[in-house]
Amino acid sequence: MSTPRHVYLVDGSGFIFRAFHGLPMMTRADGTPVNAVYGFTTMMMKLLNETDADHVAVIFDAARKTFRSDIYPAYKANRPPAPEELVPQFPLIREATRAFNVPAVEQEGFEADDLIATYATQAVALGARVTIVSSDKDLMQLVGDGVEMMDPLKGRAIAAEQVVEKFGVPPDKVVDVQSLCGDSTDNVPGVPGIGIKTAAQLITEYGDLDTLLARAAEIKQPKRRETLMTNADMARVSRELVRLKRDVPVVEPLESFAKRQPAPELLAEFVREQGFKSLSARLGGGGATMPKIPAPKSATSALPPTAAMAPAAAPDKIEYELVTSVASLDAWVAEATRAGIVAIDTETTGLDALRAELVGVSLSTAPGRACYIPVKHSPAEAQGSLLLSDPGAPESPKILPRDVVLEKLRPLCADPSVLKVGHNIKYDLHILNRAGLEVAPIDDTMLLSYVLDGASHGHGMDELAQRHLGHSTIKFADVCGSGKAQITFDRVPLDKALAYAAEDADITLRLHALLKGRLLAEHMVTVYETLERPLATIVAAMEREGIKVDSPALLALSEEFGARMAELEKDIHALAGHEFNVASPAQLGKVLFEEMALPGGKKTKTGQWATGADALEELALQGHALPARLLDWRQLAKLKSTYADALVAQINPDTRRVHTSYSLAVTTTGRLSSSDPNLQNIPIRTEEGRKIRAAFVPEPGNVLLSADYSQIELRLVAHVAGIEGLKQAFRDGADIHAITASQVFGVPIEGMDPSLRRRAKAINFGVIYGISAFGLAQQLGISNGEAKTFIDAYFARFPEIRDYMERAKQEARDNGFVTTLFGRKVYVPDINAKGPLRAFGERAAINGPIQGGAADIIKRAMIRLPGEIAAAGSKARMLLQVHDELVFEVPEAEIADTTALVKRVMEGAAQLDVPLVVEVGTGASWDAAH
DNA sequence: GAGGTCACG
DNA sequence: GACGTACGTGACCTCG
Repeated sequence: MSTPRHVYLVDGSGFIFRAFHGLPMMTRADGTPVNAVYGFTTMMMKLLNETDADHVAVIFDAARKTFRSDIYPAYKANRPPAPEELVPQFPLIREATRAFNVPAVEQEGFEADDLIATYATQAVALGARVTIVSSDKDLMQLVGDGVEMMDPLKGRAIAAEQVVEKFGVPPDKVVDVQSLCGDSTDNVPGVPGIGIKTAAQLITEYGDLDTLLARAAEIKQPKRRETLMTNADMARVSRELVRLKRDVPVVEPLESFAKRQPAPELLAEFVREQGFKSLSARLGGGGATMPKIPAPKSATSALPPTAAMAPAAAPDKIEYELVTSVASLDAWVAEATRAGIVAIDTETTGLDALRAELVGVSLSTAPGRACYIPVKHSPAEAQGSLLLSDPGAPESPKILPRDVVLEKLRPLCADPSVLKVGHNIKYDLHILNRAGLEVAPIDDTMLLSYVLDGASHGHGMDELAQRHLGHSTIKFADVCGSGKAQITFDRVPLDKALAYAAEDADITLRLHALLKGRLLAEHMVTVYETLERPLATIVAAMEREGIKVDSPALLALSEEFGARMAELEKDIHALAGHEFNVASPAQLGKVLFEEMALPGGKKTKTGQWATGADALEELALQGHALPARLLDWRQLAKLKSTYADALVAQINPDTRRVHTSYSLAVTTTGRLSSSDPNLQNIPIRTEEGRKIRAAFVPEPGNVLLSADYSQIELRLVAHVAGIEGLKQAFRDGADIHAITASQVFGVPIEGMDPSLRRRAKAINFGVIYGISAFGLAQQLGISNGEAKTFIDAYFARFPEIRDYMERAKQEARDNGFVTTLFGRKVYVPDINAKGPLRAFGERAAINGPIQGGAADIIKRAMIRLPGEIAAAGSKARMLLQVHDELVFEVPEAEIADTTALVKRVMEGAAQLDVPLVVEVGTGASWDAAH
């Protein structure tokens, strides 16, 4: 009998209920419902196939009556009886468990949760890891300390982080929170009026339930104080109900869960009896002829594979070294050079890569082997913690001087034969570049993950470590705290800093091995190598350039807008007959639709009065003064706070310019996004707004040059969908919307009614978005029927578009994603949903290759441009990207050459059946360059 | 922290 | 016949 190293405890009862409600109904030939049995069987097959567990058991509830009913008779008393179709499935699932040759465990008087808690506690005491296969929130109190949960239907790990997401507190405080907020499904009373949010806040503040109840009198909010004081006993009873029993006198010993040999005949027979044909084929058939197994749940089938249920083998040992001597640093550099690959991560004083200071660098050269090289830790803490942790240690280490470390790292970072792997390496590039180091070549695990799995999940390192390695990383908040009490990394004691920073490099290297390996198999090499990887360096350079804003002009605008807002506010209050907060949609709705009783008020989906621009415009059109004033006020408020004020505040004091941050791995379609500040939504559509844009200016002696793709998305539609009529129109180089109008409505272009062109333009946009009669009607202010007539006319004239839309939807349904011309995957998670979500999915599937293809094309141009500019001996610099536009700062003497160069490179970024056309303008401001 | 609103492509 | 819709983002404000 071996000691357990990894124990899987499957919450059988919990799984039954979730599978029953989550899976479509299916019945055996004899009419017995078996949907939960089917879900359970496929889950177990997958689990046993993929897990490295050496002990496995499925735990069930035995009976309804448990010790909890004695404490509180109402416990679980309002549970409805199990649905009729579920009842016969209970014994079948126990039978299935035996067919897998896995112990099915239950014990009279105890809930499955208590048995799980007990076995988990025993296993941890023996030094084993435990994975609880369940998504039941009542089990979350067990997470941590070697215990993890796994949501079997979503294939997602539930670690401390997910528990915090759910309860707002770490696992060890979950019981306290549940005691306060109660649970209506189980009839756990809790304290009335306190939900999870409040409970988490109280527990976080007071530490635990007992302290909170003891000090309840101190609570400021009078109502909350009173309920807590009167219901203290209810909270204590609730605690007894929710706290799991970890010392059940179990009958089945943990050792008996040791994984047994599978019994294929047994399983095959069971599966055949239930009529699971696909599973029978899978068990009987060879690999090549094996039919596709339908996944139990459509929503998850669209998601990419995950290793979460089968954590990759962790390294045998973890060796993290704190580097404080030149000799040791030399050894690490030599080791990395020999290895030809090194994961690198920088720790800094902040999130803003252009202001944060370098605190330390971590390197990893092999799984489990990493170091941390501090260069700026405040001496007091640095010594204190080491002395505390080991009073007998020799002299506290002296940190190597920053310059020494940088000089030692310089050749490694620049060595063309050593691959530097980072996670979101753009950040580290900024830090190291600012320290004077060049870094090449690079790989980025965040971008690898994005290319492989799209936006189907996040790409943060913590999430990837959990998902792919089954590893819970040390969280930044664990070492630095959070909120007001957060400290900067240079104040973290060195031992903690080592554990955190070295782990990051270690995980990065391990993720790299895993993800890079998937690239080829999943046909994503080209997208990664030709688009995303080279872009990281390019975008870093753009961010670092920043752009100059005319702050006196913005300050003046802020004043002007503020003054006009004050005037408008006075008018609005007078019109309303009293003062109110004009920025509050709730108060405004009341004024308009209740006090003034204006007609046509609609509610939003949450029951508030809708006061959006379209609603106010409608009212203004009827001659009401207040809505008209309010529209003006809103426009000014937006311009003032989001642009005039925020931009000035974002000026970097060192460079006197604003530096946006582009995210390379967030959008579903492959576009970039921009934040802090967002420079991709600077106003342009109104005259007032353009005053903001006019405050983006070049340095003296330069101009701003703006180059934008003309109609790139519609050109992609023409190309991708193979629409001959549209292609020809583009080749002819004429006004595309006018031509569309002419062809759809059958009128000559000469002397065309402008409203026809406007309608054609809206239809063209609609096509890009996955047209619907409703959407088009909304956009044009016409009836659904009329819109449908237009669409039919369009389809009749350009029939290929219909085929394209069907193809896109089918591709999405089959694969869970659509692809762009350049092979990027755009995931469409809701495409197989049942309700209205599917319609969204379908439109997203249609739009994906278009928006994503355009994103690919401009990325190709961006990657080529800086090199071409440099090769031309030009001093022009690429500053901004706004989806179909690039903005450059160009010396006046180079305007003509740069215009030609940019146009040539952008137009040549892809070869389509239609020409790509780029329009270039220059001027003394971004506004003037258009 | 969610919802409403609005800036952009 | 009803439902509830244009695709993709990020920032600011209010309010419970």
